[in-house]
Amino acid sequence: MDSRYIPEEHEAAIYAKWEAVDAFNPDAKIYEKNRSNKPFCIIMPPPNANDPLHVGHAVGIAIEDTLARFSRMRGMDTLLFPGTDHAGIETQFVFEKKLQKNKQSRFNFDRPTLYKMIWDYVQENSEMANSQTKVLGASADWSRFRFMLDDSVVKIAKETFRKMHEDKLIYRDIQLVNYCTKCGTSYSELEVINKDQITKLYYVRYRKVANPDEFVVVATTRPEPIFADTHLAVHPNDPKNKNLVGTKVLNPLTDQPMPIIADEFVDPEFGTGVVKLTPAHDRDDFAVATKHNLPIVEAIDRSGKLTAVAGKYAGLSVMVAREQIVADLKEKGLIEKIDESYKNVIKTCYRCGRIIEPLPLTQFFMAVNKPGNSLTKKTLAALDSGETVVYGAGREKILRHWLENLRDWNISRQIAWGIQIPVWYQVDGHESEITASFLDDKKEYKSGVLAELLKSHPLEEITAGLQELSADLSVPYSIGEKPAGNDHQYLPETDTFDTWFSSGQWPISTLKSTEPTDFERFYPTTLMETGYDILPFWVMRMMLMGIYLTGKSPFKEVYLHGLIRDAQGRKMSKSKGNTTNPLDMVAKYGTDAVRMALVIRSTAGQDKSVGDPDFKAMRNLTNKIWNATRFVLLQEGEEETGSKDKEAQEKMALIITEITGNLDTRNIGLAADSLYNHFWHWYCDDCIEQVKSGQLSRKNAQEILKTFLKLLHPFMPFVTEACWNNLKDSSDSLLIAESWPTV
RNA sequence: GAACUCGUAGCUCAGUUGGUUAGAGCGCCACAUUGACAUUGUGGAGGCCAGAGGUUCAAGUCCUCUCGAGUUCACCA
Repeated sequence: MDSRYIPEEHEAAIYAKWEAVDAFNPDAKIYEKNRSNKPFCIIMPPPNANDPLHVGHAVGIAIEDTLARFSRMRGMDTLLFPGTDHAGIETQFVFEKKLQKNKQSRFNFDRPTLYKMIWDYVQENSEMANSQTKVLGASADWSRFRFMLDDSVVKIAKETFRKMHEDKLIYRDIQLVNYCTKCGTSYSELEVINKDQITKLYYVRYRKVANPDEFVVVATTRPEPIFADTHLAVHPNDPKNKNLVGTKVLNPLTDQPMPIIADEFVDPEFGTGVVKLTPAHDRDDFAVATKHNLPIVEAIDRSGKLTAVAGKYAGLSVMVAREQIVADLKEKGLIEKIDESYKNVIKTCYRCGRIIEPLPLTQFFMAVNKPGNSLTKKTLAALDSGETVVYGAGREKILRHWLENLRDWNISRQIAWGIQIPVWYQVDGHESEITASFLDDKKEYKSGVLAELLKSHPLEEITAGLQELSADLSVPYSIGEKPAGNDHQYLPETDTFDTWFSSGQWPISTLKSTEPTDFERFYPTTLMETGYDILPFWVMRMMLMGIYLTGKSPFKEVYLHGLIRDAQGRKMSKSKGNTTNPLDMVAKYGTDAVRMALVIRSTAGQDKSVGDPDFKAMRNLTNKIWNATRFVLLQEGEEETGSKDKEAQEKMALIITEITGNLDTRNIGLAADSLYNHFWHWYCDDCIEQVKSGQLSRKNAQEILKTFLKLLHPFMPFVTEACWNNLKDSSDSLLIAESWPTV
């Protein structure tokens, strides 16, 4: 043995050796002797197929693999299930940037072509995440690997949609959705970030019809859609304003009469106690309009510009229009005052940071709190009963808070890269209720109402080049494959599922699409390990959908790891330039050191700082393990008993109990810390010295070392396997398949 | 505005159901070492565990309050 442990001389070869004996497969031959027939399954969070792994993935993999190896050694049928995600919006966004460089955009391509292009692009890098996962030592069963857009997975997602639709848990409706005009898609409430801002509050005068010299004053932050407003509202019991109810004012831009109605949603204390109603662009107003059956006039379109109803302002972007409209109102003397420092909250896009525009769109929604079949209530019940327990520094309460306040989930996205919603709209008889955009056979972009488009283009041409389709709520549709065997004509839905709709089914769509018995054997899975930042996005959705589909929560435990911060405790970010690339650290210090550095003294749900000294310290530990092994091997022929043997064995028994207990209770960071201390400061500092002085027998020292290698193996799989290779009794013995020490 | 988390050695953090002199890494000081390992060893300095009250035989650990830091949600015209 060399006097130093050199990771790159061992790691790849050891991983290959494990793969050669199928060691990551729960049914591998090497486990035949040591099996409890108890399942242990972790579905690994699928990284984006075309992105390199970052340090967050590395912690996750370290924790997942540690628990998997621990369970495997205890004789459980252990399945660590790998996969990758298509990451719809993120991936399409990156791809569109690439198109931009070539002066192209997604509007230059019909959907199948665009989809194919992104597919190919994703394939270019798709092996990277997998090979990096292997470098990090994950004992994942690659024979079961699944990609989110594999046919088998897509099929299950579509079937879930059909089933939920049948159960009325998915419905089509027109609602105000969060729309990002830059990204060109709607989002769920989770993708929206509220930001404080200082803005102007305009006090606008509306002339009374009865007496045009008198005004009703309305405070608003958004004067630009005024021309589309048809009503004002006051609180029915507001003594100051209730006598206005039933009277009319003139729209300051269009001079059309506007009735004043009463509704309790109005806060008499705010502004003047009178509000204008803009149903198409404000959630409260939309609700009031629905209740009072008021017209919903769209003033802003999906590109963020004012619509044709804006007259001379049509085509202006919101902010430009606002300035002009305010200027015009001022000129007419219809601005009473402007509060320049009004504090309010603006909704912004989580991805591009632009202001989110609430727009009325007809989309698919998941009812999460349907009376009599409430998915959120069932999920809360699973938490109450302990069917699923959460490790993560109080974050179960955050999950509960989400579940208690969750609104119906908008699952439609206006992007191409994803699973197309399996819906077909009946065209014939509804030509005027459908608008479409497409590339004609000369690759020219056309859009409009279908009835008009059909005058110059056959339906086949539109179908072939279809980009986007929007059907009114009144258009009948069918779900599944394109309907055949009738005389109707159909066009497909062009929206795709929210990425999280398919990843929300991941524990099921993985296990149901591999070995026939996998689902029965491994569902519910044992543990879900992921960062706390995607608790509502992913963990919550997996629980909602898993409970819907199977009646059981998809995992018994949730382990949430914290963010990895830099050595000074700052958040890592590319702009700060303080990111740590885990693969660079592996190249420098070896996989075992990186894994241990990320895990040691970590606590579920708590952020952790890691810097170069930490990796270095753990690299030193790998070397220490290596050299302790070397020492023991150099002691051949020493006496077989020592006065301290019994004491050492007793101490070792305590250590086994302690480490096993820590891992059982998922105190992984603590287990790693104590192992470090026991190994270094007891075994190396004391025991080895006792061997030198003859108080501890060589034989005993070797047994204790072997036990330490077993205990350390889940954390540091490579160096321990390499040392085991030098100490083992039989030639085909692998540490990965050894039994966990018991007392 | 609400919820959650945190405040322990110079720095970054552990301390599992309350239980002997509060730990680790890095840093600092002194010394040692040609034989497992300098990616080392021995010894040392450095902590009224944010503050105040309370429960208890016993509190870094449980409860209340105060102060400070961070995160998330909500804040409507």
